[in-house]
Amino acid sequence: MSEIVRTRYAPSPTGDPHVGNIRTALFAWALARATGGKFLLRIEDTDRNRLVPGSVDTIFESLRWLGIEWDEGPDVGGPHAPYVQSERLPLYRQAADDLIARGRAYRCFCTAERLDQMRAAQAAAKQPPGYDGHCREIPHAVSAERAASEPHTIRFKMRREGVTVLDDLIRGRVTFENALQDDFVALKSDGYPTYHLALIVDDTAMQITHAIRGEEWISSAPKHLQLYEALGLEPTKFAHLPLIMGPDHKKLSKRTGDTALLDYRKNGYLPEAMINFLALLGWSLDATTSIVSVDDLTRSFSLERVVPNPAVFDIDRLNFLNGHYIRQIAPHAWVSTVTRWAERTAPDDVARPLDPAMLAKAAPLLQERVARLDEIGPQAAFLFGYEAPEYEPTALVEKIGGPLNGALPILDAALAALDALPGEGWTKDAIEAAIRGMEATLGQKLRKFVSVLYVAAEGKPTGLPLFDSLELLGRERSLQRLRTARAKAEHAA
RNA sequence: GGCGCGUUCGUCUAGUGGCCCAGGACGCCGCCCUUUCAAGGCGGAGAUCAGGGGUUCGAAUCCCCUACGCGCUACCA
Repeated sequence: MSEIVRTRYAPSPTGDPHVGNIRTALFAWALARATGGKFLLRIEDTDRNRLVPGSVDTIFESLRWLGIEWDEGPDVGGPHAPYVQSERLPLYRQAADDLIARGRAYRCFCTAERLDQMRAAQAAAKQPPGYDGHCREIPHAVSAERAASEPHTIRFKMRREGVTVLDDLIRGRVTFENALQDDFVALKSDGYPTYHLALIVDDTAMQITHAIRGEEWISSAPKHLQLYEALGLEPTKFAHLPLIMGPDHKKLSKRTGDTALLDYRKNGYLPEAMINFLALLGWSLDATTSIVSVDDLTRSFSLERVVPNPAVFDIDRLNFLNGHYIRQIAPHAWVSTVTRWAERTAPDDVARPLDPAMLAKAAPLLQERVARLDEIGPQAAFLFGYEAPEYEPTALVEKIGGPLNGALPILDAALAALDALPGEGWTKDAIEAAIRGMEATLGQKLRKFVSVLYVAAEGKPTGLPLFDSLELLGRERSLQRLRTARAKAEHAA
């Protein structure tokens, strides 16, 4: 019989989920979806010192943004509820007691101070760090008695002979020397379990089949394997995903840029792009596909196609994908996206509310020009003021070169040509014809002199197409901006 | 330091003994299109497959060694 795949994402509520964690969630979710299995969400809040209020909501929000939905979890419940570890304490206690009863764990009364001294001594003597087994041989009766009055942890007795073998789904067989292991804390003195114990208890209770996690966990795999064995439980399969690294080839961190997933939403990235990007950080559909939809991922994902080597987070690639998906957005939906983002990201001196008709007309022009949604406001801003955004007079000749007064004949010709257009004839085509007519009067190709008009109209030599822009601006504002440019050129020259 | 993982164009990757003097994508460069910028189309440069030994008729693909990178080494996850 083939088992039903059950995977989980088990974050700690210690802050905003980072892209690395979310990539892990994405893969776990994709595996469940691709195999017709279940994906669950479990909150691992066993470290009371590091709890950050609001984290759980941010975790929900992050997953939802990408469309990663869970079949069981803290909010939706499920057959193995609760899905929050702090609400499952009796289970861990029971497992810890069971371990003691089986002779595989013992109470440890060592204080933090003694542990620090021990480590310092080991470091000084160039010994490998690790618990020295100080409390391992305390007679059970003594231990039980002291437990009533002394704070203590429960340590797991690692087997010290032989090897522990992990058959990793991504890396193959990994062997660990047991002699190098030490007895780790399974239940802390505050009664909360450590990650190690909680993992085994919950993955077993929740019938998880595949533990998918980052490579930073591979070193503690022997602890988990031995814990399963000591408790007489069948271990899950393990898949250790490669790490995601920053441009500096170090594990991605705040230092190297944005890492919180939701920062990408704030910065104008699309969830489709994020998923596509993250999916390809370690996994591939085939030899040539680089555009991967959510459907492709949830239909075709497999751990066999996950590589073991770490991947550098390449923002250029993300930007490319984001631009690609932006261009896929249907016209109507794009208009509302443009409206939302223009309101949010246009410069503060641009009056609100923005003109909806203007936005609707500018939308298609923007669609093929932005890679991120937060570029919409700045790019469209020039459409909403009476005058063009502030610019230095020299910008007028930035592209054509030469002295500032070289802009004068161009502006004069434009003024003459456009002023001749009647208000009702102020259309893109008529504007284009008028400006192209300047080629004859100036004896210059259009491309040689348009940049001056771009600056006059938009405040910079590049931007939305000139003829469309002038039409949108209307006759009055267009002519005014040309006059302003002329004045600037004249006075500064 | 110890242990573990990893190592194919700058980056993400394809590749599981001959189809590879290594394919795709991003980025970069050039051309085309063109009112700027983009988008799009076409083309180009770019990897002696980390290095060295083997195994084999034949290796990016198998084995060993070395180097380098990263991760872990808590009553954190």
